[in-house]
This record gives sequence, structure tokens and C-alpha cells, in this order.
Amino acid sequence: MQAIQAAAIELVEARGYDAVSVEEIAMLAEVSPRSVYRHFETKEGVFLWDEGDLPLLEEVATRLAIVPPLEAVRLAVHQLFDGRFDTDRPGMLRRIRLIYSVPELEAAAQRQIDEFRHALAAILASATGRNADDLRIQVVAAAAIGALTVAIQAWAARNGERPFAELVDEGFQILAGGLQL
Amino acid sequence: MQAIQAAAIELVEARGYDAVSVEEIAMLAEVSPRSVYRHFETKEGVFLWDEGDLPLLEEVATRLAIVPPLEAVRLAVHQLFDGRFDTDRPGMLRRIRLIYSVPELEAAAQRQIDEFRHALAAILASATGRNADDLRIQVVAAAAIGALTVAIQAWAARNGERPFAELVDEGFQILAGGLQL
DNA sequence: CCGTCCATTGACAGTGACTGCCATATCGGG
DNA sequence: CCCGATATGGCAGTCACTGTCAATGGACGG
Repeated sequence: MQAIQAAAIELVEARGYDAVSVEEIAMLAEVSPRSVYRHFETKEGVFLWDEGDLPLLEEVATRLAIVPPLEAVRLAVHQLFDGRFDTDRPGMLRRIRLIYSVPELEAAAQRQIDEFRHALAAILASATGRNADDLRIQVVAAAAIGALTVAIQAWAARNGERPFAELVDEGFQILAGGLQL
Repeated sequence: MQAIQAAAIELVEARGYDAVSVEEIAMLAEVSPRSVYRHFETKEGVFLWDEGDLPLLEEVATRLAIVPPLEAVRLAVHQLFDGRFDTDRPGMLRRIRLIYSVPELEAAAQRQIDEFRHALAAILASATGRNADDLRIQVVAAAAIGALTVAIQAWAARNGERPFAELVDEGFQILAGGLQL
């Protein structure tokens, strides 16, 4: 999977997303086109794939017993992502930039994020004893996710020079402050 | 365009999104498949199309001179959408439910919303004299958009029984309050 | 009433994403 | 050595989407 993703990024950076077919990606990665679809659901999935996305929800859930919701999300993010953004800075930068420069990929990413938002709302609801469709729960989840994606994009826009952790903290601080300008 | 959209909704409600081809939609609407693509960019676009989406940004911009950002967005939304949600309740309900029950459509909607978020951030930036990539600007825009989409989905989830205007106000109140639970 | 122009549409062919199906290879355990 | 499980390749088919060209039909000046 890594080989396929690497080949795909290579080609798309050189020639653009639409101008690269799955067949070409498969050729460069030395697999059959059919095999690409065995490992990834879609062409977009090849670029979005990331090994460490799943455990975040669990981290949030554990912390919810102790700290308020926004705080739980913030801490979980620090725990799981600060390291990755520091150690693999060039790779992450490359991939994030690619995703947000290709509309198709940005949309697919947004879809993934949206699934995560729903899951987060469910966790917040069960932790606070509220209903999952409670407006307050939904708004909190949406705002938290929003701050996170903004932090990611801001990190990439600044070439990864400002620490990701700092951007996350600043974003959540703005949320907690009631969003005055 | 209305005829095509009506035909499309009809078919998809009966048989599901994937089971309906553009060719069938075209047939029911009594046009050629090619003509569908003359009016809509994609199959998804057929369902997302809505005549009154564009003026919102202008409304926000004018109000920004007078009231704070969150307030400007809230008021502009009231001005432009309260009416539509009241007068065409069954139609809006049908379309919103359809969109959010089909992953492909939800993703496409999200993409549209994201474009709007970027535009909103740009407006907020120019109105406050800040840079468009200012983290605070981005977070405010993301949170506002989040509250709006939550309001829309909450409205549909409650069968349109709670007034849309009320849900919007409640959402923005939660944002302004710092998002405690 | 007729020819001309313009815009909208239909028909057709082609590309590429994605899927189902079947044959083949590879490999650890009996 | 064999056997079952799992991964892979090849192939054919569907469907979204695009470029191109020809036909249609209505508006308008003559």
C-alpha cells in the first residue's frame, strides 16, 4: 500500500491528478490495476490513506471521563498527532498540500472528516448522557472538527514551521473564547 | 433543469442512488443524456442544484460593516433562508433527506459548503483588516459554517417542525458561549 | 413566405473509474 | 509432498463524463 501511495503521489505531483490514471499508478508500483482496487476503495483513497487515523476516537473517549469535551479532543490530538507532524514533516507536508490542491481529494478528505464528526458526536453524547442528535452536541463536535482541520491546513500553509501543537491549542482557545474577532 | 431534478429525485427515492443511471434520469425527463450534462456538471450536481445559494455572501458582507462576524452570518442566513424553509417545507425536507442519506451526495454537498467556507473567510478577513490565512479568521468561519450545517441537518431530522430560524439562533448562541457542555 | 442565423439538443464514439468473475501463484502447516 | 488459504493478474462489462458534429426549431430581416 505504501508503494502504491508513493507511486501515486510521485505521478500526480508531476502531471496533475486528472492526467494520471490508476493504470499508470499501478504500473509504476509494479502491480496490476486490479490490485490497486483490492487495497484502496477508490483512486482518491490511495492518497488519503493513513495508518494512524483510527485510534483517535478511543483516546477522546477515555479522556472524556476526566476533562470537558473540547479539552478531551485537544489532548487526544496532541497525543496521537504531534509526533507524526514533527518526525515526518516533509512527507506530511507533501501529502497535505497535494490533497488540498486537488478538489477531488479535498472533497474526499472532507467526507472522511465528516464521518469522524458523526462518530465524535456519538461519543460526546454517550459521555454526557445527552441524546446524539442534541443540537449542542452536534455544534460542539462540528466546531472542534472545524478547528482541527483549520489547524492542519494552517500548518501546511506555513510550511510546517509553526508547531502543529501550537496551532491546535490556539484554535481551541479561540473556540473557548466565544469566537469574537 | 427543474424537470431533470424532479425526475432524478423521483427515481432515486424509489430505487436508490447507485441503481439509477443518468440515462434513466434523462429518459424520464424526456431529454438526452448529453443534455443532462449540459445543465449540470455532474450527476451529483443534479440533486444539489438550488437557485438561491449565491447571494448569501453579499448579504454577509454588507452586514459586516455594522455588526460582529458571527452576528453578520446569522442575520444574513435569516434574511435569505427562513422563508424558503417555511414555504417549501416538503420539498426542502425531501431534498435534504435525500442528500444526507446518500454518501456521494453528502460528500458533494460538503465540498460545496467548503468552498463557501473559504469565501466566507476571505470576506471576514477583508472586513476586519486581517490576513485571509489568519488562524482566528479561519476558525470563526469554520465554526459558523459548522453551526449552519448542523442546523440544517437538525431541522430535517426533526421533520421541519422546529423552525429553522430557531435552530440557527441556538447554534450560534452555543458558539458564542464558548462551547461548554 | 422564405432564407438566414442562433441556440439548444441529440447521436455517437471514446476515456477512464470501478466491479465481478475466474484462473493462477505463493506459502505455511499437515 | 500436498493442500488449503490468501494474494494477485487478466478480462469483460457497466457507467460517469467529454468532445465533436449534425439536426432541429424558433426569431428575425427581407
